[in-house]
Amino acid sequence: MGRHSCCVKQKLRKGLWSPEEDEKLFNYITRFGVGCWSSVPKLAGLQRCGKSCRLRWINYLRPDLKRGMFSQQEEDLIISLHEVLGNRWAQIAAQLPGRTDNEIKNFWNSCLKKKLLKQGIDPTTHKPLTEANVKDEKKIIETSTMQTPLSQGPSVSLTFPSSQGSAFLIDSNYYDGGLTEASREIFLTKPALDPLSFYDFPMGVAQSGFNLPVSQYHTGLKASDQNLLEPNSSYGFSSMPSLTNSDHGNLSVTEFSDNNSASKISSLFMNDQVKESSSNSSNMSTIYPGGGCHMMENAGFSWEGDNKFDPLFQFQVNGGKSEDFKTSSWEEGQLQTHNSIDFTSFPLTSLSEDLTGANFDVFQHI
DNA sequence: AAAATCATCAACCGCCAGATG
DNA sequence: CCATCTGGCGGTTGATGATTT
Repeated sequence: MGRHSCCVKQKLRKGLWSPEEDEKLFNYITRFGVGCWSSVPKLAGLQRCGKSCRLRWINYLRPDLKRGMFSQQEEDLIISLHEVLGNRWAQIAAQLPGRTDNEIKNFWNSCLKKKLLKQGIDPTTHKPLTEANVKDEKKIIETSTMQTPLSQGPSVSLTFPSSQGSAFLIDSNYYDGGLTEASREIFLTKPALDPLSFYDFPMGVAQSGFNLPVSQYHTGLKASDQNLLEPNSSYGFSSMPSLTNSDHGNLSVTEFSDNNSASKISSLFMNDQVKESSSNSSNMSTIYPGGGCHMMENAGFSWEGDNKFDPLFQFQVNGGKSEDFKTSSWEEGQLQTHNSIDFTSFPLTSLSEDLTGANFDVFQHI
């Protein structure tokens, strides 16, 4: 099988996404939600295939993504889950709030695998390496550049406190590679993609609305930089509490900047409910160093300031550089929602209040 | 300082399964 | 049923920046 037909028919762009493309896709999805990916490029004015758009959204643009280094808990969880699930990255990602399968897969291949090998644990079987294996793996370990060997602990054992399995209790015993049979069963019988199963809807929202924690996230940063982006950091991720469909008119602020083609994007969703209920989040209209932006009615971009602190800002909108939206999809009458977003169609993975809650800190420092 | 090597990760590729006509 | 389309997934690649030689 060759490339998807959608990619063959037209000459479509490949490679890294430009900030402009990100802007288009982000604006489109935040306005109309995810429907048919194959039609997204056309409607959003992109020269990409639907698959590419989907991937970009899921792995990068999605507002609920958490960025930055994996915490020790996450790391332990991944190892434990991998023992049970193997390379089912999507299922593993479903247990880690704000993390994508791609991200976890990369983390595993570039880091965790080596750590386990260094511990003498076969990353495939999660059992101690046999003599023969040790011989084979020794070379890998020797060539590994991991500076700090994984300590004997802590690692995790998992328990499932509720029938929904909506949370994990993580004990910090050393990693023995073991899960209970019951735990195993739950993982193995859990649907591969259950994006909402770990999401706790507030009362009354589950039916008609949708909570959308929103992250401010950055890329193009190396691990050392990403300390700045840890949830509790002053520059860390931010999340927004409830956003209901009925309030989507009061959306949104987004920022895109480019760092050698690796875009940085911050996004912010807001509604009256948020303004009233979250004092921590009530003064969030400006969140970027060097470039002020303000809340807009009916979504879209708004920029102020000269971005002098970030020369990489390239999504200058000039009071709304979204001409594409005006001339393409909006007017075609193919779309029903203009002021509302179908957040229910956001391919959110699991979201945990525990982890995202800390993200509110950012707003206190702005 | 330059070249070589390594690590990271965004994005693509190919396959599969389910939906649809 | 069969063919086609589409979304989703895991494996892999290639670009880039960092580090080492």
